[in-house]
Amino acid sequence: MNIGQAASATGVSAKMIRWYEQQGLIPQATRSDSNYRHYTETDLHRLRFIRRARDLGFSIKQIADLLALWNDRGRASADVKALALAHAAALRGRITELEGMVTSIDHLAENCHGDARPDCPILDDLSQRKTA
Amino acid sequence: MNIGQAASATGVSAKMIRWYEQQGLIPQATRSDSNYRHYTETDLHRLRFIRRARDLGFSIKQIADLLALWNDRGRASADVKALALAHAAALRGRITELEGMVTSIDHLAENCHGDARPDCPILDDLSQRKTA
DNA sequence: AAATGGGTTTTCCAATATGGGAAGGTCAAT
DNA sequence: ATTGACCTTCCCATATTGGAAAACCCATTT
Repeated sequence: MNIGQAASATGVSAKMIRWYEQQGLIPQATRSDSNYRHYTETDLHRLRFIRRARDLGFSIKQIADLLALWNDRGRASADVKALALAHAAALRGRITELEGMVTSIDHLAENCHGDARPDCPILDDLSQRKTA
Repeated sequence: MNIGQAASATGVSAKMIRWYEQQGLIPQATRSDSNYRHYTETDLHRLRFIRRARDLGFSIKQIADLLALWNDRGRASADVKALALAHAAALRGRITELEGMVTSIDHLAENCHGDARPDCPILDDLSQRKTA
């Protein structure tokens, strides 16, 4: 199976497949006589794993770790769980940050009449506010 | 005032000041005979504006728009408000995405006993789950 | 066999914003 | 004059994805 077929079978673009290979996330694909990459069901399985982990927001580095654990028959589930929970915590931190931004912006927008007049508290605030 | 002083006075690193200049966010700084960039209070004001907008998660492009509105004495506050609210909406969308990820991860982790045994629903799920 | 169209190959460039570091010029103080 | 702190430009790196160009391969159709 060529890269294009592997791409549509897994939902990972051909571009990304090459990129993951270059990053060492997947082994170097075997090549045909004409240098085309060739994929097996095992490869597809791995690609789907990567895709799902990406959907959950794991970074390339984290996915590499997860893949290593996945392939380690003797791994401790605690290791996987710790990785997953650490990631969830990081996501929560990011959410809190974004929520703070939204709150600030909403507050500013509330006080902006939003009509044709040029007076605008949003810009006034950005230009001289002391606290974030 | 040199770039280092401008940096500490505004909280924008010298590196970023040069970057913003290159991106056209701030005008090209006047230079001394020895080619050092030179900043005035007006420049600092603009840099602080940029810094605060960045704290609120606005992109370079959005900040460029905000700066244009800031400098347009006849702008309509509705334009500013629309830009701010669109950004807040985008942030909310991102938050929702991240929350979905956290929920999924937490759910997976809950079912992982997290001890020394290798059995782990997290990896099992990543390797064959159908829905995100 | 030759041509044609579509898939693949590699490589380079783009975007997000920020930091690190090298190599070399400048300034102020000793 | 030397030293140390600061400035300059340029390249690299982060993480991820897309785009484009130029060349090559394959299968199908003249």
